[in-house]
Amino acid sequence: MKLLLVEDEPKLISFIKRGLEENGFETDIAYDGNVGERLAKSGNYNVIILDVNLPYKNGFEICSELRKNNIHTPVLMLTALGSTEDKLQGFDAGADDYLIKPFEFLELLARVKALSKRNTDDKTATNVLRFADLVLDLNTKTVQRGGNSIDLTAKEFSLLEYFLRNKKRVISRGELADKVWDINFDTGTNVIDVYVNFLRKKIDKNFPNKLIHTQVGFGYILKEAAE
Amino acid sequence: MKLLLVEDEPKLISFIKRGLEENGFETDIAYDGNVGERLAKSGNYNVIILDVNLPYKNGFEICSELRKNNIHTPVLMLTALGSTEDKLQGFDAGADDYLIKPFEFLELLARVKALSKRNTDDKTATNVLRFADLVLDLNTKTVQRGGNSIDLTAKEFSLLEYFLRNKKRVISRGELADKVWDINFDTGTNVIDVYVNFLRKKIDKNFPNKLIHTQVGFGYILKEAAE
DNA sequence: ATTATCATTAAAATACGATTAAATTTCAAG
DNA sequence: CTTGAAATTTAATCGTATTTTAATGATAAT
Repeated sequence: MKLLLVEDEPKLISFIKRGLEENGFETDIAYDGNVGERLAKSGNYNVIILDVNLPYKNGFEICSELRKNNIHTPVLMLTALGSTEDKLQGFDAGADDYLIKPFEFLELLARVKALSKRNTDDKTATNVLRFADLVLDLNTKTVQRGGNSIDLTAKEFSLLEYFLRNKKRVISRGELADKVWDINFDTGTNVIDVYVNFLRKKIDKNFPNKLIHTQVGFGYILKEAAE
Repeated sequence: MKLLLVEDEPKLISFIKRGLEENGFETDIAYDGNVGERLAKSGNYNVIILDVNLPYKNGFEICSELRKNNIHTPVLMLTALGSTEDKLQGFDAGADDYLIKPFEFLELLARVKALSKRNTDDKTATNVLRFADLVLDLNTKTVQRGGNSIDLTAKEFSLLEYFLRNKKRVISRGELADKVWDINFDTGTNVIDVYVNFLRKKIDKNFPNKLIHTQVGFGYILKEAAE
């Protein structure tokens, strides 16, 4: 876990750096806006802590510049400017959080952790997809509806997974063929229809409110009620 | 973009809900901890705003419970408790941000936007064409006029879609044949006339101001009033 | 008034989707 | 390596909704 701290007050730097490193964050320092921006653009950090008042280039400018360059590293703005307008300016520049000096170190730490959490477990992604009373667990490859566990085959499972990742949107047979079956030319097959039928038997048949609906001429949609 | 607001103070609710909806966030409300947790577990929200003091179950508990269930929806904690320990407790429970009451609405909005920024997949994003009080949703393949939903067949839908994409312009039968029916030679058909008639029955018949007008000798046009 | 253009309706043709059964493939156990 | 069960795919049938055709009535243009 690597952080970048862009700050020019030596006392604050050592205070923050020590605290963060005690908590397992490797911390690089930039003492001015130019160096800060250059380092930030490397894209090697999990979180960037950005002071607003900096030599050469202020925190707002740096942050906008990063977003413009498609660097989406979470940014925590740090400043003595506490008015709502100042905060809004920070968020407008693309910051993810905004903390007013003076602050307690533990709050800074908590906010940094919250920010770093995202782009780590974002990648490992959510392991559980839900819709209504339907639960699909990607880790255990199990599915439940309303507490009852349901046995699905591999294809049925990926089909349902695709439905859950695209809920409330009509999905064409062509899209399913492509994304779930890897068929990208038109074979005259009806596997999809057959599998939707399999899924319905297992997921909808014994429940009053159906989840898989067909939109004649377009495809299928996962949603709660019929229009 | 869909939000869940779990809060029990009616005045605060209406204040927040109105503000958020003015900014394009569809907002569901839960008035107590139990309902809030159940809704939150559906996984259907982009951001959850969670008050701490709630009937039945407090915000900290709800948040921990969500994380335990692998629901990683960003949570913004909202409370009058402003001590650092309280904030830490919130972050420990898995919150992503923590805002102290009273707050300025614009700051809440900025923080909600920052949180929602993450998990926006463009596929589920609303994708609608509008004209007058007519709404055509390309994701759900549904159509509404003045709040009443209207059932269209696939051909009717594509025809209306073409009208909406070319509103206020006269469209010839030849163009419709080509673009909506893929007929590019002259079969002596009158399908187009028949389908315009179908559409009119469904979208214009029960409404005083007609939208589909015929330009004799040229074709059809989608516009508000007759010349 | 006459003709071309458009609206409307009903009937015919077709396409679409649900369902079932049978054929094929996959894969693990013997 | 064989065998057999489970999973996947193909194929065929059936009912229904959709699409198209075709014929007649209405409206607008010349």
